[in-house]
Amino acid sequence: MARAATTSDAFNAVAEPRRREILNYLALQERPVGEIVDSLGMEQPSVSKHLRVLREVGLVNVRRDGRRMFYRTNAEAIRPLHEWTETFERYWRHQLSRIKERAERKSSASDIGAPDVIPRRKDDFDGNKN
Amino acid sequence: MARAATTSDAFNAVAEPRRREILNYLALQERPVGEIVDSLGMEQPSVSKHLRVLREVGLVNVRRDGRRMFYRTNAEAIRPLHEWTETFERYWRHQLSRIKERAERKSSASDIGAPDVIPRRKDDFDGNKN
DNA sequence: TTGACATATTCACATATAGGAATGTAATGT
DNA sequence: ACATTACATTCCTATATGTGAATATGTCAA
Repeated sequence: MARAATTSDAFNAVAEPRRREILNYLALQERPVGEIVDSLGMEQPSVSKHLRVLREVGLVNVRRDGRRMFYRTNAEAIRPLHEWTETFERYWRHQLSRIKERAERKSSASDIGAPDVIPRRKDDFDGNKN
Repeated sequence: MARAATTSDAFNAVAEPRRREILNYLALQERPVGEIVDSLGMEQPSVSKHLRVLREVGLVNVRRDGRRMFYRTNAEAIRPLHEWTETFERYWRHQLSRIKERAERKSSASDIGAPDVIPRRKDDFDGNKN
């Protein structure tokens, strides 16, 4: 199986940085595609494609005025993300104290960092992921 | 170009539903891989691979105890997501009133919904996305 | 060392991009 | 009808998956 479609939900849709930029830009005011293109400096087809994804998951609304399409962020659709992240808020508050505690315990050979730093064997560094 | 790597940042990493499940599960307590496998009902290699992604972006920490690896959610790494979504909070509060307002204006032929529903011409419904 | 247990990695594969280029479609003005 | 403006879609391609199956690695016990 491949990765889930970007249109499967808001989580997948906002994984793309440019789509987040667009959402930021369209949060304040609705804007026609052309302005998004000019302001964010992206190719027009690219913007249209990103907008389509955003629209399919309900992250933006559209309104037509003549030949222009005015897009606007539908903040409501971001709420599920906000709520999911919110459930972790209490944890990072607690963690601040725990981190300090650990720093003082002076790493009792138990903490493991990022995988690149994990010592698997002697010299198996090969610098690529695939 | 293809989609950004799942390991490129927290946004991409949490786009996968199972990884979110894992993060939820590991938020309360650290757990060995075997327990994640049993509790969440996923295959062991799958869990290991998801954990690797989560570790690469700092969403979980690991500690070894004998042959077991204890993983735990690093809530701090979820904070950027929380903060990004938070910037939209003020908008969805405002939108509640705007939605009501629109409902009363009785759709002056301007609102457009999901793409499947967009009336482009008379009868161009074809029911597929690709 | 051998065996068992706990995790991690590799391989193969179907699938879904995101971007660029080119083209299609819709609305307006004349 | 025709040209123009404003967007949307299609085609192509390199790349990055997530899963299952198989295998490797690492750790402890006897």
